[in-house]
Amino acid sequence: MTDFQKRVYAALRAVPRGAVVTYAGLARMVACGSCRAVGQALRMNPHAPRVPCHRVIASDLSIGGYQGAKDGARVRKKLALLAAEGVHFAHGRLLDPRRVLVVPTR
DNA sequence: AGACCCGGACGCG
DNA sequence: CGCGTCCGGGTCT
Repeated sequence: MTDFQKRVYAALRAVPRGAVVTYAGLARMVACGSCRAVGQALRMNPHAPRVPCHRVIASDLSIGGYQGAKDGARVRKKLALLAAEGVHFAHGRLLDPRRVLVVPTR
């Protein structure tokens, strides 16, 4: 468990149910210049439900990846979890951009 | 040191 | 709008 991951998970815990954040947003929260690094940190997903890594989507409102996959059953599961929270997707895109937690640029 | 990784910005068609 | 391309930071080998 690296310090970087701790920061990412901590930031992610601040995301309320029914809302989502972008990788870029999380990257800003943890003061990381690379959103990709964030995704890589989430990839392992240590403590499953506590840290809702499924509330993290891409900046273009696409679903992004899940457990190392950009599509397939994993991603469908992610969509299902989000749907259960009231966050719905269509055509691989988030329907309500308002549900995205906006992170102010530092 | 090199390769890999759940993205992002930018340019082009 | 949908590619294709380069870029970046962090971690693993």
